Amino acid sequence: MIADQTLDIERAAGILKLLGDKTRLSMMRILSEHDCCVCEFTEIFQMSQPAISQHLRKLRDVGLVKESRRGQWIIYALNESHEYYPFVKMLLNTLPSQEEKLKELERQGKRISCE
Amino acid sequence: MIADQTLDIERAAGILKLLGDKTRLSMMRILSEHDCCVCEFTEIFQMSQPAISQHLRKLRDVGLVKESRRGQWIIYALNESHEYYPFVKMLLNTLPSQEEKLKELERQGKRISCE
DNA sequence: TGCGTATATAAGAATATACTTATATAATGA
DNA sequence: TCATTATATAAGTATATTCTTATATACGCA
Repeated sequence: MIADQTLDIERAAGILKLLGDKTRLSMMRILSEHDCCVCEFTEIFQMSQPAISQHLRKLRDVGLVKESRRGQWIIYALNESHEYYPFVKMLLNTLPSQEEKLKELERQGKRISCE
Repeated sequence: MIADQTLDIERAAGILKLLGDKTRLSMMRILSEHDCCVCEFTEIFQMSQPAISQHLRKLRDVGLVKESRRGQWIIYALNESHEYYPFVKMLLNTLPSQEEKLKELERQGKRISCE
């Protein structure tokens, strides 16, 4: 049996709805370049920690990102084994690099996890 | 000056939010194969006419689709000159063909506009 | 053990979204 | 001209979304 290259419309819509928020979409683009922890996102987006955690939870609930603990920090990363990962990755690749935001954190000495 | 291939994250998020609804995403996929009028969509989705019109209005407001009148009917089509059309088209191409839905309409003698 | 830091979760409020019903507009055809 | 059909728009409602604030949990370290 040959796998269908196409995606279920309803599930694809669910993914796109999640990505259709500028904070989450930026998070995903950042994660497509580097793993990150929650406190870095709060710095980058200048948003409250609960707000950031709640966005990450939504992404995690559908399996688009995964988490792992490193000491006090929870490191988030794209889940490359998600069924729709190739689709999501292709999509993220059309967006501008967010490297500058991470570089800025480094200059401020606020970079934690990602190397 | 060479055009940047990447998209503004905020605008991209706006597009993805619109596509992140299964009705609108299906509509866009259908339009990527054939132009369609409102009454065909109401048949396909078994939704009220105002509900369909309101979805189409959102897509039109950001310029993803365009309309033209043919007699009583308003024909909707993808707007191929939209700045993000290549992005949207690529995305729609990953979704399964909706040809069957239109064929079914034809069998029922409810196909109007599209050839 | 107790404190500080990082994170998650819960509850509540403001706003956005997607329908509904009612009505308006435009074209067709008798 | 009038009735019918196709479509758009407005107003209202139910639900979803995205914050906020308050609190709980987990780890590291003195």
